Amino acid sequence: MCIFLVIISLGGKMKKVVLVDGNNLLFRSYYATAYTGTIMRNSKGFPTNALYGFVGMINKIIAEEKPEYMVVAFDIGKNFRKEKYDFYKEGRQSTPDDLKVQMPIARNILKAMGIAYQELAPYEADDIIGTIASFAEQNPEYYSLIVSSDKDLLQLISFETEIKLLKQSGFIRFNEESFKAEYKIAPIKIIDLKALMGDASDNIPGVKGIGEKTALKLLQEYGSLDGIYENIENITGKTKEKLLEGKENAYMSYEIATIYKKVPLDFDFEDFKYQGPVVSELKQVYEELEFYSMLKNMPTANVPKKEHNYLKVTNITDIKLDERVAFYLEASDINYHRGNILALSITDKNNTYFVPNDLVKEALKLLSDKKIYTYDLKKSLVLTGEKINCELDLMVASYLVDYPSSEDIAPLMNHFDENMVAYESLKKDNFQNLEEYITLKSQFIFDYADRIKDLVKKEKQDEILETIEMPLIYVLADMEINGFKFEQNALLSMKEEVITKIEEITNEIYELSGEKFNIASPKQLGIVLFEKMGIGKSKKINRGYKTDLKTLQKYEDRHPIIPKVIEYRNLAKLLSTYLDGLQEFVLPDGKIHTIFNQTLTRTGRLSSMDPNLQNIPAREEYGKQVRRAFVPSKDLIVSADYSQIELRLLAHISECQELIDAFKNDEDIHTKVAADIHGIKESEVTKHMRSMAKAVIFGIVYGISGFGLGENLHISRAEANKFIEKYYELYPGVKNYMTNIVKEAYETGKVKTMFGRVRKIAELHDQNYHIRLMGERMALNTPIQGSSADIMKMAMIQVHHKMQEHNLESKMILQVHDEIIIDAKKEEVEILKTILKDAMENVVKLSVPLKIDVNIGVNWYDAK
DNA sequence: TGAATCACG
DNA sequence: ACGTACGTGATTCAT
Repeated sequence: MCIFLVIISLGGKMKKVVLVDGNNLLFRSYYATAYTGTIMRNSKGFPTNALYGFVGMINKIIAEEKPEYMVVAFDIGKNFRKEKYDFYKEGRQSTPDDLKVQMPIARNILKAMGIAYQELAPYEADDIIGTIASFAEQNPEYYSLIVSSDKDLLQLISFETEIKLLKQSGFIRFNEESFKAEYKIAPIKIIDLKALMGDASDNIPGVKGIGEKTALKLLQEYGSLDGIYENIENITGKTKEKLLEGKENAYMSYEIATIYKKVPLDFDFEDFKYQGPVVSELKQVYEELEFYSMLKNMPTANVPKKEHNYLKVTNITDIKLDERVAFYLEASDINYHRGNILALSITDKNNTYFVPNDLVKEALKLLSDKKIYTYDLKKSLVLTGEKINCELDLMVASYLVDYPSSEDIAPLMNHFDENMVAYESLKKDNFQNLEEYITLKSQFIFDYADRIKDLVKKEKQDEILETIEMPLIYVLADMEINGFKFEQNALLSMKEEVITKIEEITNEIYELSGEKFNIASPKQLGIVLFEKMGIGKSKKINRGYKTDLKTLQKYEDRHPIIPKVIEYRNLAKLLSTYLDGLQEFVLPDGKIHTIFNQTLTRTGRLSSMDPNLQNIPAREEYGKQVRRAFVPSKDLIVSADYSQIELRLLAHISECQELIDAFKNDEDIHTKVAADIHGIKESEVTKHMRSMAKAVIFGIVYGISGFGLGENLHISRAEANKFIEKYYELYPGVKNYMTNIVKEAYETGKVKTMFGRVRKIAELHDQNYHIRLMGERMALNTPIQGSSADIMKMAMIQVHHKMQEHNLESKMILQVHDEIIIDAKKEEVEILKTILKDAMENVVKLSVPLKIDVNIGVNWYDAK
């Protein structure tokens, strides 16, 4: 506390020097976007993605820190650590050429921005930062703030040196005090820590067999690396052996990990004064790079406007259209169920037309016999209620080739340097520039439709586009239009009960803890439980203690307050998200109309929002009651869900004969696996054994580790590992599949579903090992989750089609990944059952049967 | 605006 | 030795 006050009081007098790790920013920016597979380039094909992010971050630093002095450090030329120890940073991917060429430009940008930079071979940026920070420490006028995501720099923290450690999003700011609070050692001991535990990313060996936990423990006890070896006789067992064996490596690692603070730089702090940009120079650089959004934010920058004319339609006869047309419909709200049509714009090879609201319907009729292109067809179908026969929706096409495909077309346009502002800012201006805005959109669609279509073909996504995604748009539009009737009164008594219970529990918690606080605040809750009440030691995270369900359950028996907190959470969630939350989405027709996002997930699944109807409580009996409010607008709710579709796909894709046979014989797969694992008869399998087996099977599909499974099942890692190994032994096909798909993913950088849907996995090429491992898990899960999503989509199209053929009044209203829900006329239930079974079970022929269960009820709850 | 938490398949 | 299950969306608190 004392230290903190001193810094604040000195802060006014001292001059802040912001030290930025330039290489770190460039790498981060490059890999932040490179994973999409398409690197941002200017029209000459020069890569600009790293620079774009770099400039953004520099601007952000300036805005947040308002530095008086600032200097950016870079690596350049040879590296003295590498010279001395050739294993240093070995195994790292070499810098991609697309990044290398951007590096010198970063220097030009800084120059134009009026920011100093430093580089000197054979030193790394770290050493330069360390040298300058140590100079600042010796000079009472200055203190330093280091900006980087590299944890190595933490060793530089001191009374006069802070660090802003960049995270994936946001940052953590450490000073000496907060660092010690977090790590329980002095910052300088980061070096000793590395000497012991090594660093995989830099290929620093450390002491073999010593990890972070042990290293921290040793340092907390003996203070330093030297301290440890001076006291080596007091250390026992394996740790001692490892330390003795690794002593040489430890001291060598210590040397490598130490940031060198005596780089022979020739500078004066006044050289680092932030000058502010030389506008003309910076403009020139930005123009070269085609950073139009940056230009726009500059005081005197001129945005080159695209040549663009349009005709304002006052009479429908003004419109004369060629065979190929693009249109775009703009609504007054992102949620088009709540909004209304603002205007329509149409482009053909001759003209662009702005069609005001009152002529939209008539104008759309003119399109009926044309080849139509648009962006977000579903939105237009819902808003107009018209049947628009569309050739290509650029939104789903972009999705399939990994181009921007958000609800706003602007990001896609900006991907092609169209300099389009986001819908939100148009709305903020009360749609003042609507005409200009919407006509640019239809013109863009017209200009780029072929280009995107060609890419879809080139990437072999055309079949998915034509047979799945395009037809599905019409199905989803219908479902959204139909909506799910919501009977609020059905929840009144439940809501009352929940509110009362929450009040009671709140009071009980206050009594048990002896104080009033906000139970919904994880921060306050953590302090009360783990500091004031001293119930155990929860893991510390960013803002405080971890207080999630899993953590709380660990302490469930320690104090009666814990179950109360768990129940409070449960009820608060129920109330805010469902009992209260859903109410706001009921439209005047008494129905909830969700929006299905068809172009968001990386596996091909749908998602549902505003509200999300794919996460209505189902697992717990009490919460599940919410489903009673979801009622038919006709007579009955019919629900058809695939039985274990992902596991069936695992069996099929992995060609694992044992699993295939089990499904063919319609066995209970979890029981079968439990019996196999324990080597007993299925009749001897207990409930517990079955649920363990179930967890193992699901875990396998996700690429779980022994550790993860152990945590989940509350068993030891060793036991969990035994389960997993046994599983692989019993079903070698599965193991084989996992190995092969990961290998293939590494070779091609992508995986495919059974139907050819592609997912690029850039994570596999990340320098960070953990991210690569995550990529491997994605690689093995995506063909399963994605193929299941494809099958469901194809089934939906067939069901929809057959329902129309039979002229049914019943309507499909919801999809929850493996479940289709229908608002049904009672006379149509039998034919519906036939249609659902026919379509869903036979939509594709696999080596295992697909099976559905159909349930019927007077509300969603009863349809189970 | 992001982190933490928790609802679903 | 690393860190530790895939895919989503909504709400709340805190910055």
